[in-house]
Amino acid sequence: MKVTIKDVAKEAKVATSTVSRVLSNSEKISKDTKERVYEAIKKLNYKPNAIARSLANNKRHMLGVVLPSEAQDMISNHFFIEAMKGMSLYAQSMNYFITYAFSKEEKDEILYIEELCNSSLVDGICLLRAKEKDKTIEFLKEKKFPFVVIGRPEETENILWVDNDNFKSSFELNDKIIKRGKKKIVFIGGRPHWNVTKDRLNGYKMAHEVNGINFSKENILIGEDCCEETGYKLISNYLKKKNKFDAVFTTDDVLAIGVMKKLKEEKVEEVTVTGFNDIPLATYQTPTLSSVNIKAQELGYWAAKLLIDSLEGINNPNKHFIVDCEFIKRDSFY
Amino acid sequence: MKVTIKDVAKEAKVATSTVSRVLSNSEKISKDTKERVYEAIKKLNYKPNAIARSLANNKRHMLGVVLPSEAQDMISNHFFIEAMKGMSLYAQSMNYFITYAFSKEEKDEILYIEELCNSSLVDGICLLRAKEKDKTIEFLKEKKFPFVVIGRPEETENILWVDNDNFKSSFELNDKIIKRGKKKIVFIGGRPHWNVTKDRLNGYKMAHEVNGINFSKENILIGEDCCEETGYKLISNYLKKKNKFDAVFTTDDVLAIGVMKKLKEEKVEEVTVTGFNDIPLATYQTPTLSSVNIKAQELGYWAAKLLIDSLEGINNPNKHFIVDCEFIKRDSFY
DNA sequence: TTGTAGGCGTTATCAC
DNA sequence: GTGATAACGCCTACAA
Repeated sequence: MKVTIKDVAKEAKVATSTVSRVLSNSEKISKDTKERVYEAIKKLNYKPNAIARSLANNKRHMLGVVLPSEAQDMISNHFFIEAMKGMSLYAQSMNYFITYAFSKEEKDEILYIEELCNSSLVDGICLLRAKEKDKTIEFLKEKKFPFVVIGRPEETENILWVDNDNFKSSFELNDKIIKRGKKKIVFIGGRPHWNVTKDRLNGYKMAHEVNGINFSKENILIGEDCCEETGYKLISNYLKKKNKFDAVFTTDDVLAIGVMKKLKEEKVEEVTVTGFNDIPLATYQTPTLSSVNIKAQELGYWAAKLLIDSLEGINNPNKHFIVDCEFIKRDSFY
Repeated sequence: MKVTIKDVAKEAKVATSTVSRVLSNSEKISKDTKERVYEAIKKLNYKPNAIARSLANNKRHMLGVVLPSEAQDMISNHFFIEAMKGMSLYAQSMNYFITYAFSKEEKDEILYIEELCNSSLVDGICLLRAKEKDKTIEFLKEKKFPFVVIGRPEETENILWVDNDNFKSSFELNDKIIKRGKKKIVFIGGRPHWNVTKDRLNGYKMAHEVNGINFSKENILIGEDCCEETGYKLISNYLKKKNKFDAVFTTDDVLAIGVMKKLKEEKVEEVTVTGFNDIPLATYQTPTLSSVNIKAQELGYWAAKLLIDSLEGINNPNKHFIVDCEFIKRDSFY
């Protein structure tokens, strides 16, 4: 038989409300009864029922995450699991739980989120990436359901989000490459419409400006996606032009890997190549690939923090948080 | 204001119990009222409250997973996310949710599971790997809390589990290697005390027996773990003996990668190398690494199925399920 | 400081 | 078939 608050009350010879107050650490309670109640709790091994509690106080203490299953590649796997770990870390510290689900298609995603909100199973939702014209954001906004986004959304007004400073990290890395004496950096990116790509391109440009170096549009190559083949093709085309270059800055490790493959094939040596995301694969390249670690775990941690804190009425000065990246220098940084 | 079952009842001019019956698709209900109720539901846009439902019928419709955060390497990341995806797949189809958490240490893990059970937030728990003398299994067993294990546990009596048939897949692969004409296969494994390793070793031995080939203990190398360095070292030592061999069967892709690294360094060519797990890295090796895909997603799917079905009283003939592996032949299969 | 009682939104058990 | 009504386990006015 389950032991309930009533049993505890009986055992401690108090009312259920008293037990409840002890549990919630209410002020108005005498030391004496407090002790008696605690004793009873211990003796009966009483554990509060989270469900009943939720129903009574209209708080779930639970967050929902929806993982897009569309891109189940190395990078997203790595990113997702790290972000989820970060979220779990903060959630646990605040006694929150997290429920997750993979969506098969985008349509599923909204359906699932709808269900999550409607069934009132969760207090808030965490979106694992912002797309342009994100329908889920629209939906949650309109519904006034609490949520946080990992990745800066198009409209940031009044919504919680966390992200890296992609402009800054790109700027700093390009600056570093230039300061190392490289004269010509090729920019290779994917997904032209994503904020990430734009921001990193701007960082590239700014680093050139600040260092008083010209760059030509010829050196800026942007493909449609971030797969290995895209990197391979982009650099292949570039090589045909026989332009000189001594560094390749890519916006993604997988692009970088494609680039390195081609460079190796063509025996182009001692060219600095850098990527983003610092996927496990990076250390397995020859030369080992230098990359910018975007700190996925911290992104997750802060996403959960922003959301939970706002649910709990804890005042965070900001509606967003920027997680610093870390450049991991490896052998490909000539 | 939230719309509840009462509002629907009022709107449809029936009792709440009737609405409830309609919702749960009860038999005894006239078409007429059913329609009226559905209309009211639609009109008011009523969504049942999952929490209240849980409280009333003592069912959570929620599973819990605990991820060990100890080993956050490529393999586990890949395995975990795939398994979680599989679980999510079946859970969604049965209208179950899944809550997860990472444990920092083993101690945490039990604490977290305890909390999960006690707070009666979940109906069952899914353990993502079986260790020897697993304390969490002991705990759950004693508590009679429903759970399923991915990975055959030590004591299988009366507990739900899913796993690959490691003996069989090892046997089949070794048989394949032998049939291909290889005369001497080196066995390289890690974690000597794990069932997986033992089973795969037995498969290796059996394949030799069946094909009437002798194998010497000299060719069976087992290290303490499954890291790249271990594979590298084991094969290095073996090479010193100048024994002839034409294939290396490893119990783990990462071991295999270590082996291939050494073989490349020593310019040992055309030796068949195989691994297990089929991690993303496998396709990035040169030559691309042949590997046994253990179907992590299916493992997760069946784990969820076994657990949920048993919770729902759906009769599965078996208390366990074996997921077939798939050998992925790549260039390293000379 | 503590107790009483009503409510959270359902489902389940009775009657009818 | 359908309707009252009592759980489910906890919280929280309000009263004492």
